[in-house]
Amino acid sequence: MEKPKATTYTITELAKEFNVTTRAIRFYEDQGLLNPKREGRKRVYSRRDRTRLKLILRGKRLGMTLGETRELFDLFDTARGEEKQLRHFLRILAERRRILEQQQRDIEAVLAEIDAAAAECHRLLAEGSFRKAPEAPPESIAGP
Amino acid sequence: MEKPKATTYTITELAKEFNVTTRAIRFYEDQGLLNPKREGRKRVYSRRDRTRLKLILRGKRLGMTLGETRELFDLFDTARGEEKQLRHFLRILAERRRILEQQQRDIEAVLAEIDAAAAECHRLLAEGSFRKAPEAPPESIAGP
DNA sequence: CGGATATTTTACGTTTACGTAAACGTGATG
DNA sequence: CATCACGTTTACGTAAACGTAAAATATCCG
Repeated sequence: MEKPKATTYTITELAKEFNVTTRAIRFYEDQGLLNPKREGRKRVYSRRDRTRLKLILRGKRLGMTLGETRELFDLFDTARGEEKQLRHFLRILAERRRILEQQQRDIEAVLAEIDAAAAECHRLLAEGSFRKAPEAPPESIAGP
Repeated sequence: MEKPKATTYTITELAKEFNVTTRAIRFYEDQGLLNPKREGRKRVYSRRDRTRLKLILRGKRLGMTLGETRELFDLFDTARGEEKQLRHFLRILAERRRILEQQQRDIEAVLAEIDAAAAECHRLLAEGSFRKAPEAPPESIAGP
């Protein structure tokens, strides 16, 4: 029998690929977010582990705590079984969706402000005279 | 002469409006993000302060640190003057924009996964049989 | 006027998410 | 065989963002 070709990764491989430290990866394991197999003492990461790491980091970029990410992982693993669990999972998913949609709105708002500020910068640069103060729109950061 | 009707806020008013603690608001001041005037010892917040608070909280929802927000505030306040400052400001703005766009992509990805998970939940619930395991798509969280 | 209520300063405590050694295997390699 | 290069556990340290409690005003209200 041939061993089924299982794609695995070492900790440093993952660390390099995702540009995090091995310390961080071990920490995620400590927090119950990953659990790689072992070959002797060495950690061996599966494709699933890799995917989870990707999700952890994506969550982080969105300001999620490791605890929140873990909750989602756990629910994902255990939710199918009882109806109650499924409904609970759905509630959590809906809540997360609400947060994400709020973030979308926040991003739109910040992008608009960035654009305005950048435009003003370019105007000042083009103009060459570094003296004139911009009239501040009511809701601007540069208010009264 | 009439006093110009200056809209001001107490700390608790702001705290209630934005659903944060007064402690948090004072902390933001400590970190140089706000500086309300004083009437005696009491803090008096202007509309500008209120706007800044709003921006602080928006930044927080997007995972920005107070330090990052402060940097933007400071640049916004001081950038117009020298060309070098303006260009530096533009760099920071571009960088922030990059992060925001990455976040937009992240959000899209997570929303898609949430939708998939929710759909699966609904399918299981509709089906009524709480036993069948879902076949996991390659990049799913529920991989091998 | 005295108690309730709000505000202030000061200061120590807490959680999250790692960083930073130290001290120890272990397999490959010149 | 000694020395890397990589991996492991254990443990203490740290920055961020407040929480929480204490003690001191200040203000309002019946």
